[in-house]
Amino acid sequence: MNDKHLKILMAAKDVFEEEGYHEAKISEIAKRAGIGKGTVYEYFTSKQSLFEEMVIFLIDMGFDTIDSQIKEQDNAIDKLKVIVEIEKEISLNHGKLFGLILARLSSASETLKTKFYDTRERELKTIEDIISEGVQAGLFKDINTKYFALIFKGAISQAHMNASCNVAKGTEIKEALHISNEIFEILIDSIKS
Amino acid sequence: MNDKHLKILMAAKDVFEEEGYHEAKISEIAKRAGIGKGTVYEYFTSKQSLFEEMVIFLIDMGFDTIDSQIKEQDNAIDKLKVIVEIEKEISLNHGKLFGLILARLSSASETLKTKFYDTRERELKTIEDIISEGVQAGLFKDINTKYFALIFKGAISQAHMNASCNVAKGTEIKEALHISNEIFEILIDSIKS
Amino acid sequence: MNDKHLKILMAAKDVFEEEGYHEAKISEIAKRAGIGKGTVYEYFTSKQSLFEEMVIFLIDMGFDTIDSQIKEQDNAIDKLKVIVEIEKEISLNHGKLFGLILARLSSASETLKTKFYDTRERELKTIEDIISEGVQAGLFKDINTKYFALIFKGAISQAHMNASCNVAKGTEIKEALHISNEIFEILIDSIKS
Amino acid sequence: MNDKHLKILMAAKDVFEEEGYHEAKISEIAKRAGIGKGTVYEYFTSKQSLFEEMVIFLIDMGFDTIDSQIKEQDNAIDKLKVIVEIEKEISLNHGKLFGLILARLSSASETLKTKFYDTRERELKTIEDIISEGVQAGLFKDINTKYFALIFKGAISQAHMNASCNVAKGTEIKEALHISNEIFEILIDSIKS
DNA sequence: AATGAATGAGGATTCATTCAT
DNA sequence: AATGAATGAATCCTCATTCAT
Repeated sequence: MNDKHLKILMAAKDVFEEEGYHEAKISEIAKRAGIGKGTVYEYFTSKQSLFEEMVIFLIDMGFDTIDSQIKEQDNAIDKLKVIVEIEKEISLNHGKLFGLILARLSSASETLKTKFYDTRERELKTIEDIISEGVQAGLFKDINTKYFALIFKGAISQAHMNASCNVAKGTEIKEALHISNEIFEILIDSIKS
Repeated sequence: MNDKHLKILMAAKDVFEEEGYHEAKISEIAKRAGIGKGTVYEYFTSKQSLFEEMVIFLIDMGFDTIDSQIKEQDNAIDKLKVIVEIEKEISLNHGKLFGLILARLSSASETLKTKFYDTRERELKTIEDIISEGVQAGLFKDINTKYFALIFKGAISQAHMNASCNVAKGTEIKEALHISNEIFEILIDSIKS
Repeated sequence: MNDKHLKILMAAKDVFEEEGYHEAKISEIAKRAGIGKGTVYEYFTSKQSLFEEMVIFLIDMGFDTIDSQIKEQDNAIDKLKVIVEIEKEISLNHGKLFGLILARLSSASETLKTKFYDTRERELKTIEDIISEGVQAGLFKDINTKYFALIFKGAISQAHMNASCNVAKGTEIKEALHISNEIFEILIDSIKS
Repeated sequence: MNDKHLKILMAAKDVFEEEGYHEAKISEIAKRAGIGKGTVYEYFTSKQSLFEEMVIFLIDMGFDTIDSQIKEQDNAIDKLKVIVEIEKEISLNHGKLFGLILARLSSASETLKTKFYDTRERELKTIEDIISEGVQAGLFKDINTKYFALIFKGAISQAHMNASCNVAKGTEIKEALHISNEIFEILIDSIKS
């Protein structure tokens, strides 16, 4: 993956996110990447494949970020907090992109579909592992980690979606994000031993 | 709203859902509605407005369904169960449409955006009210109803998204839905007085 | 085949003939047919299919012309003369189109290929039948009609190609066409009984 | 004309023949010639000029072949037979290329047009000279050599086109080529003294 | 009111050609 | 001399929308 390949992916992410799939023009992506229209096709076979490679790139980049930031924390609660913060950033800033991917999944390649579904599982598994770690460390009660991971992820996502809707409505964002923190506290408290 | 108007809306819902926004052709919508292509424009000014009116129609229809089914139940737990079931149906069968709406929201009219955001709030409020009702009835502990409503909705949504991803992956759906029920039990148990 | 369908076919013939396949623009064909670009696609599914239908149309039209003009003659020699005249017109005015069809045959549909090959056979058969008629009428010697038809067609085609090359070279065309007549005389004389 | 120049011409011939003019890609020609795409432009100024030089090369090569093979025969009939065999090979294996050249002639340079028309004349002249030689040697009757050359060439071309159409149709090729031989016999018999 | 034939704006894609290395 | 990465002109085709009937 050389420099130009990466430039196109980043430009594609911006344009797809701002415009949507059909509204995103290859010429605009090229312009933002600082290259000629034809050059995009030297690196990607089609608009569809550019979209899919971009999604995969973002997913992988997302995991790298999560993995590296989690490693920097040494207890389960702080690790979960890291995940919450990353999810918050994604939800607030890239909610539209998420909807776009969801909407286009049915016309995507099997590779992307699988990647997307596996990603959800892997995210849940990461949370579950952290919780198990907390249980083993005596930090948390001996709960069903799988179910709690699911509840945790759902509640946090919901809180962030709430926040991002409020942002869109122009409501005070601070309060919305405050709720996200409250929810986190409540959930953690409910499993603390 | 006469008969033909409704027919077009229903056909539009099917086609947008199956195909996505740009892939949905006005001619196909007209064909499914059993009318001529030009007639669509007698009832809707443009594709965009047809899409928006369809979304609003679905939202309103959804609330009517929820409201009427809730009224048939007489205790909070059964009412919450009704909501879970309806959400389950939407998540499993109309996940793509949800993504589509989410992805197109930024280019939608302020009316639709507001409607969409208000809808989320109203859904949460409905849940919150049921929980308050349960608290008042002595069924539930005296919890923060707003926060619990959010956790409840998030956890249930997550469980259903899990199920719908499993459906897509071809995994056994029964188990996935079983999880949805388990989550429901856990959440209710955690607030039962 | 309504009026607009025909107009497009005629315009397509002119433009393909003048420009070649790739150099012929759909927009130019539409303009010459006096319609909008999009309208072409209401009548033909693609440029390729327009080309093929045009070829088939020309072939069928050619046969109708030959058949009707032959019927007007009552002896074999005059009938052959009619064929020579029609071939002359085609060769001089539509030689490029013939080359174009030949060159594009390998990427054409099986339907067109078959049509093209059958057409050659049918042309030879028509000539052969006229010769047979002449033999039966005692006008011609009892020759191998199949072989003579082939020699006749080849010689005449060659004479006309000669003429059309001379036209292109700017040489006096009269002399070239004179040769066509001479060849006709020689061939007929060689089989007269 | 060095080695690389020749390699490109040969590769161009193959690709133009297989694909047609526009479908032939410079990159494919370069690949087949075993060189880089840019190198083609060191030897030829454009695709069009490569095409034209290729045609001229083929024509000249064709004449060299005919001339040298004719010289190996010492009587008129064998010499004509040589021409028939070469034409047969060209017609069966390179008919598409001939159509391609014909179709593109109108957009070709004057040089190529002239070359092409002169070639036809020269071919006829070669045949005429052989027939004259046969007449002088007492082998043939004292016929109009010019006209007979034209009939001869036309009849043989037609027979081969017949054969090549039959090949395309999947019909037995042996019989088709048999006809070519029969025609040759008939023509020669008709002028033998 | 209902229709669908006609339209043309708009964009993905291709590939001959250039030119820095 | 040889290369191939980069370019953008050029065009087929789609489909939302219009409007005469």
